[in-house]
Amino acid sequence: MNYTKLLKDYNLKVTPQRIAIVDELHKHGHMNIDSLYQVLLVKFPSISLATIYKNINAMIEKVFVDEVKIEHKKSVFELSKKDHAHTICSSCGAIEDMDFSLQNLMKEVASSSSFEIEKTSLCFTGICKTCASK
Amino acid sequence: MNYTKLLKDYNLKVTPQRIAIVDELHKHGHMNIDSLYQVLLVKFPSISLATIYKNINAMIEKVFVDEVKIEHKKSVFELSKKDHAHTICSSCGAIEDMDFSLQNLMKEVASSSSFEIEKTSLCFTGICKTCASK
DNA sequence: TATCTATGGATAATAATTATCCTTTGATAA
DNA sequence: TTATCAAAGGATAATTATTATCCATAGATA
Repeated sequence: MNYTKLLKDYNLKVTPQRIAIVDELHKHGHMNIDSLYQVLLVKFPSISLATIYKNINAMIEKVFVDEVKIEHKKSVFELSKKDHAHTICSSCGAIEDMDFSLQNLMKEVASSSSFEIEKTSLCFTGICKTCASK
Repeated sequence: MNYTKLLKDYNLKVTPQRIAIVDELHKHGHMNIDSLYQVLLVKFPSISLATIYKNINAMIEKVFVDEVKIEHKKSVFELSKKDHAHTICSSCGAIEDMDFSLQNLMKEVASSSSFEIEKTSLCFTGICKTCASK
């Protein structure tokens, strides 16, 4: 994936820090502020937490990063992607994407209610495969 | 509704403050910490914010109050109730319950995935009826 | 390559939540 | 009904999380 182009497309100046943020999000899928900070410190020993916050917020603003709010934990962030739900393991904390057609769900609601949906968020909390088999 | 019995059933000591918290949640449906604090100040001019936090957390622990996390806003709390989704108006901020059978959704997922669901959270963000007609 | 603006980093300020301490109040049983 | 004890309330400090400010620097553009 070409992160430079991605950033330019969204009118964000291309900086090494931003490329790294997008890169890490892409590699790890879901990260909170602290874990992002930890991995970025490796490449940029003097990076500031404020830089992480500022950039994540800018990317959310430009709608190519999404925040996933989680109970009892800090939010995680992910590159915006197609329609999907999240599973959160209450045992090990793992967060995964789950293919799920929210489109059907949204159509169903649209036809039976007067609420105009712009965005849907669906989260399942429970026990992941790995933890279940232990 | 008998709040005294409710509190006792959940092994929480019955205090006037707790009864009032449950009462307000029941009346308003969804409230954040600040709005709870404001209404409780009327009955208890010396109530402390810490009391609100402590009690809400205790009630969440006992699983008869649920937290609803909302983008760009403080969480709201509600008395635990049956299966439902939430609609959040991005224009006026109103939060409403929406009847929605999460059971079917959960069965569907259970049969097609290896994730053992304990809890589902479904939120629709968009424009409510009232705002749409303006 | 010069210029200009936005970004990064350091740090202070603010907001949100939790912990601590002591007094008071429910719950329980004599 | 009262004595006892643990738990709750209130005040406040401490902690955590997030945002704002300031200045030097690095991208983007012509």
